[in-house]
Amino acid sequence: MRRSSIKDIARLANVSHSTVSRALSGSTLISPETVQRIRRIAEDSGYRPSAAARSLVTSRTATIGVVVTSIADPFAAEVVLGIEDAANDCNYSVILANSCAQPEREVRVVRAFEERRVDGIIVTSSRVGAVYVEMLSQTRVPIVLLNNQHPSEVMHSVMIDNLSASQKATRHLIDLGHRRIAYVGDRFGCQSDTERFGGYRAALDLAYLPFQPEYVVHGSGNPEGGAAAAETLLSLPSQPTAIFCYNDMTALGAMRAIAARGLSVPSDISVVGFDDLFFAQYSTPPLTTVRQPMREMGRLALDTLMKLLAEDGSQPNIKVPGELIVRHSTAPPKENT
Amino acid sequence: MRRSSIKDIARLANVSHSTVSRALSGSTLISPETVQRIRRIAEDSGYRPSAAARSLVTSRTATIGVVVTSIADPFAAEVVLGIEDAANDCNYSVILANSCAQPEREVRVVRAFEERRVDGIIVTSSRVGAVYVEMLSQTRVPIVLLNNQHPSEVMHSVMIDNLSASQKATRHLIDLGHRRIAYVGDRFGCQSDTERFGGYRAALDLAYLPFQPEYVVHGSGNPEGGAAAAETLLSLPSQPTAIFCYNDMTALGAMRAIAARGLSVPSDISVVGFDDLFFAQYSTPPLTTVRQPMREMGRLALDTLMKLLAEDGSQPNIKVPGELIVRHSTAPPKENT
DNA sequence: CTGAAAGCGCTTACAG
DNA sequence: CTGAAAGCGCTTACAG
Repeated sequence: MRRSSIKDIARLANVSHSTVSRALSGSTLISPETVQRIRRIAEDSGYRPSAAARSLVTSRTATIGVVVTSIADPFAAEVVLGIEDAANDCNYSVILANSCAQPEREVRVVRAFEERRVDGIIVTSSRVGAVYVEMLSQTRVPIVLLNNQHPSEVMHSVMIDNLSASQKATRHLIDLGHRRIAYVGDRFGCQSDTERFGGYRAALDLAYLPFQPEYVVHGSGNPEGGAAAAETLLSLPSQPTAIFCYNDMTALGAMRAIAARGLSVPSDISVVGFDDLFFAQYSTPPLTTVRQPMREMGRLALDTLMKLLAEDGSQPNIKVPGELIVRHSTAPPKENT
Repeated sequence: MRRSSIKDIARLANVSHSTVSRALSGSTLISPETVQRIRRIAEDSGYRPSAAARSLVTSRTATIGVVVTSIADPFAAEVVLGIEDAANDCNYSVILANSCAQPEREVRVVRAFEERRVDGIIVTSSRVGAVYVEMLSQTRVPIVLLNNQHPSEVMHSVMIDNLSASQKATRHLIDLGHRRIAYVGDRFGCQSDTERFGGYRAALDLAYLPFQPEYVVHGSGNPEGGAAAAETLLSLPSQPTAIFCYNDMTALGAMRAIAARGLSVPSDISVVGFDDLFFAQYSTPPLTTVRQPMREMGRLALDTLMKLLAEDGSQPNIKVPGELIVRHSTAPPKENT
């Protein structure tokens, strides 16, 4: 059974298909009664305009492409929820693609986006670099990068304010009385790691605390990396009394490693994360962390895209503040340390 | 700058656009040399066929619509990853929509899917009922339900085998020596809850253990509900020594409530979850649970859809077995209880 | 206010 | 093997 087209409605209403088109799109040219009548008929026959046919002539698809490394990453999922939510408000649809950090797959994604003529693209926390962004930009559609690791001057972006958020988190530990504070970063070379490290250092400097290179270890953004990094720190002759982690996943691994050593968080060692993923409040102990407003950032990315599509001169780079959430993984250091 | 069309390529290659179309689609009618030449030109000029134009004539879009309640739900995210992964293999794109369990939004989603002429639809763990499924079925495209709460006879589905998985989980507790085993369900009226409860009862019956209604409490699928339910159970004159929970979220809340009472898991009370979400291995203690192969189920749902599209008579209802993952939240009951 | 016509970018019988 | 023609379902100047 074929879906009914504008012509079927035209026949039913005894008008031309042009009139139907106008009536349905709310043109003021058509007499109100005719509009009413046509709308009724269209409604009754369950008519749905073909997006494909429309976009063929308007050359807009009301579709945006969203690339994430993996939607199973809770950060990405929250962001995508925000994006889709906002897109829904503007009657846009989102085509979701996982790059899985595989170059071949990324190429296919771009191709698919091009063939589907998406009106814009949002890339979330891509770890792949300038090459990919370059490739995306060849689609000639507006692109918004969200927490991208390789910001490009030409691209628009929404990013968490890593520096000030990390500084706040480190400052929290300093205020509690910690002096030996470690930083467990992500893999080398990713910008947000550099920035978060920068905030950590800035807080240390402002408190006139010495920077000790042995207190800076690199993880890999996941619990395993965090655990390994924490073990390195715990083997130090002079253990840190607090660890600021690149993200919650890292912190989770660090807490596990600490517990495995028979030490306790926060009485022996304080731990701070970054992101405020869902499980942060359910870890043992509940994790003190920096909250990224993930959904709002997703919304913001979509709004930026919409402004770009409306040729509205929009701010090219938006920085979003993080919020320190103090839970129970941080406490003053022990007296005798 | 307009994207180049098939006509542009035709001009460049000195052939008709029909020939370009055939060459690009791999028609055997065209001479190999011509195909080569045209492909080269198309490649060089970065030509991308318009999916919209193509689907207008073929009346297929190579697009599937996926509805989830919320992509921020880790279960849905894993499933969607599996779906998109499999879709990518067949050159299909997925349009993602969050229903947010809001009826108005669901209506809009169906509408969007209809206008975009998706070739098929996958609905994941919808809590909304028969009405919605009915509405979806009016799109006249194949639909696959994944862990849907209101299975419809006419629909195809992939579901976890709730009954046998729950029976296995309960049996595990019985084998450990537990006799007073509670079940914390989801809200009333959802099918998977009924089935999981069924598995629990079946295991009890098989072991000749008495069924005690006061040991069955309802949560709401999230930690808050699990915590409240656990508190109810802990206030019972004769506390259960083990709790089987509808899902991991519920178990998380239950464990928190148990800890809040100063009791310990598993030495005082054993807890079992369902799903094996990421955090299950990172809870304290790591959670014994039933693993649902979420990604594989997503893949399976897409494969089922593809078979349906190929008019291949496919099995209408697929049941996937769950796997019991024993971690550290279960142990034999205390001697003296 | 309404209609006839052209055209968006493809695919695919129909001829040759 | 290749081309001219029709048509998919819309929108939108152009006439009236």
